[in-house]
Amino acid sequence: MAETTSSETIDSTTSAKPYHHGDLPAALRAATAQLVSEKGASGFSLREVARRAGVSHAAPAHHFGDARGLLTSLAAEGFEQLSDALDATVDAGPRDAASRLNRCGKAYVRTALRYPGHFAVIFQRDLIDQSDEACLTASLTAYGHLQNTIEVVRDELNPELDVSTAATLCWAGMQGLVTLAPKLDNVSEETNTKYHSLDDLVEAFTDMFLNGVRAR
Amino acid sequence: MAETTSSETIDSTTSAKPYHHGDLPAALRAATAQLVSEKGASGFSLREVARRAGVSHAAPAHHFGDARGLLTSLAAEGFEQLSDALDATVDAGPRDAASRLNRCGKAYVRTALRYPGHFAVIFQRDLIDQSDEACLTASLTAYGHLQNTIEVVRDELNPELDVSTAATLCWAGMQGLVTLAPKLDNVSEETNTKYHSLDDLVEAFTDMFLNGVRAR
DNA sequence: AGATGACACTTGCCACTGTCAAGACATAAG
DNA sequence: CTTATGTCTTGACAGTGGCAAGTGTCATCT
Repeated sequence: MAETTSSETIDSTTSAKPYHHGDLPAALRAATAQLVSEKGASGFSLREVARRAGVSHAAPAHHFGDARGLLTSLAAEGFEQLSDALDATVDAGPRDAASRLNRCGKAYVRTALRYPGHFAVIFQRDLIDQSDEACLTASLTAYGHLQNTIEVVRDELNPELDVSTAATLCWAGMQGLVTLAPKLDNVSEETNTKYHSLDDLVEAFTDMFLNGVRAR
Repeated sequence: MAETTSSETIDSTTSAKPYHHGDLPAALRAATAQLVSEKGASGFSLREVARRAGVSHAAPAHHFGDARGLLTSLAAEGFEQLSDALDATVDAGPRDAASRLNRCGKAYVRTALRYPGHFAVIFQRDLIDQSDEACLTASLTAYGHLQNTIEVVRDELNPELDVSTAATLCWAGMQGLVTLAPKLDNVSEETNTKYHSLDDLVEAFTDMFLNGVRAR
């Protein structure tokens, strides 16, 4: 459900190709993602984005209203990418709860690392419009995929499991790891403790999680 | 170790009271924390902070160099507040692992909610200077307190436990919950699922964590 | 006491930013 | 060809961060 990337705008059936630029909204999102991944959300600038897309400084406003509108659209795209990645894990290996959850976790951090510009923005309440329909539904869809996996965990390991709580904890764990990851590199150097790869930490988390929720 | 708040600057022995303003750096941090908690990190403005502190727009630069310097100092203060809060949990109740970890978690989210301006900044790599000594050591001190608690968990529940990994997972879980919290309110409304208080989620997390790391 | 110097701030400036209003321009419809 | 609509440009404005230079204030030395 995330086919708004710039590479797919040639499709002649669905995309009624706009007037001047091929697909300026997508190009602006791409430029924004690039810029934010380079300089962080604070280094973002509407004019710089316009410059990179080769349009005038006020062009973005026509499609997104203001800076918040553009970043909100980027966040929605981020949730869609996450959604797609989580969805793809379902049939990508063994169906048992442990394997599925593990694939979900890996998919989460991998998506976050692959789209740093998007993930630098999705949970920043002050940057995006919370009431935006597209962003909200995209996030709920992604959450739904995670919830489905947790339901498998419930069915297999503990019928008493509160799925919504468990799913929230799981999401929090993944997002927390992604948030802490850059800091960890720093700390590892400083304390000479062994470096933990993000994938290893995800594995440790899902193992702990599965043991933790298992009926005893 | 976090006595740099504006209320404690009357101490005549330690603080060699500066010339004009009582303690401008602290006042600027306070104004920044206030402003960021109101409008988010993106609404922060060096000039607005200066205005609120009643000084000229270039005054902050003299103490903090640039905007990043001020935010870095705020982050350091945030880590110190977290550090103090975690440290205070040690003797605040039963010494068993479960109680201690639970208190740690509660202290984490409570500190985050109490100092939203600080916590909106501490893990934003693009906003703060990663190489800053004060900020780095403050974060390591806070991490140390958490690690101590995890060592108790190890001693009590599982001698094989990898403390540094477990501590990281725990920190990630707490920070993830804090990050997701505002979003959860939103989602709860939308999906009509029951609302989870942050404290309940912390409790659920620590329970799961303890079960998950327990030797079997 | 007066001079010297270090520190704490202010003032003024520049390039840059987001947003708004108005205009230009290309395409589609009649 | 005319009209209309949606896309983008141009120009302007207030606000921003950072720099350079100036002003004021206090501490110390002779």
